[in-house]
Amino acid sequence: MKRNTIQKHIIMETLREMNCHASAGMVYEEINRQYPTISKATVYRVLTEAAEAGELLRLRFAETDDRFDITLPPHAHITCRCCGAVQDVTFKTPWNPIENLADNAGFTPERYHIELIGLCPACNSLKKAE
Amino acid sequence: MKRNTIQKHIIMETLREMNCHASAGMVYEEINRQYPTISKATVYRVLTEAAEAGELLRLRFAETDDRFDITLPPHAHITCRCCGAVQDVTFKTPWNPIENLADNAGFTPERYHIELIGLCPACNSLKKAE
DNA sequence: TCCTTAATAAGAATAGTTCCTAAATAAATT
DNA sequence: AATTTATTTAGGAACTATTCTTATTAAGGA
Repeated sequence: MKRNTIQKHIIMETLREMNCHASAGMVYEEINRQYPTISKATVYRVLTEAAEAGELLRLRFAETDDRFDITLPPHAHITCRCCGAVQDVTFKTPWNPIENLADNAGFTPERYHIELIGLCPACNSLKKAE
Repeated sequence: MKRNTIQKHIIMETLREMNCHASAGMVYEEINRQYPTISKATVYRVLTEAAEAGELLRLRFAETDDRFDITLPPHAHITCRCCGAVQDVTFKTPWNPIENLADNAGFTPERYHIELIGLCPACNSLKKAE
């Protein structure tokens, strides 16, 4: 049976407080400040299991580590190619690539991810300063 | 000055013969059979440099390792969540997420990647067999 | 052919993540 | 409340993909 442990509670609360798009490593570092006895393996395992149980979303980005997200409905993201920052983005007209497939190469599509890559405001101004 | 080495020639030819979407590790393994003296570091470095020089495309997928692709124009892909196979896909109506952005969260978009995730035909039939 | 310098082979190092095992602990049972 | 049991944990080892280091090799111009 599934158990409610203090560790899991702290991990989920920390992810919530960090307000999204955190990687397992980021969550671990944040937790480690306040609760140095919670192990890295526990953070990775709890986040992975919660994602498998559908309690949160595991986002696998191209330019950076896996991120965990408590906002469940699928949404598009933009990542900074420089610092790895992640933000949600929305479109003027919604578009579903699965419904628009002309050729699926024999694959069975299940989900999709639209990812934009660019520069975040901070990295953008750093680049201008160079 | 840039030099033309046998190693680079073999690496690029192997990638071409493998007919796309190979990871650096896959290219290394393929080369290692015929030319066991070519080192792993050389394969990784040559592919990375060729991508930086625009000679090929480095695709960074969510569900699998980085892949290198000699087909240059941007195109959408579908990856198998089970075995990591990659295929190109096309859409009935083309759609550019950058032009359709309603909110860019302060980011400067540069490029995008549309990725579908699902099952390849082989993994699909394996699943049915279970 | 000789010389300069970039590219190489081999393996060590790194980073992010997962695995392993004894010990701790939560829930169920008494 | 005490006992039982099965899951979860901490801590570190192990693993994997990739990059770095350094002595050696070889490309291409003179």
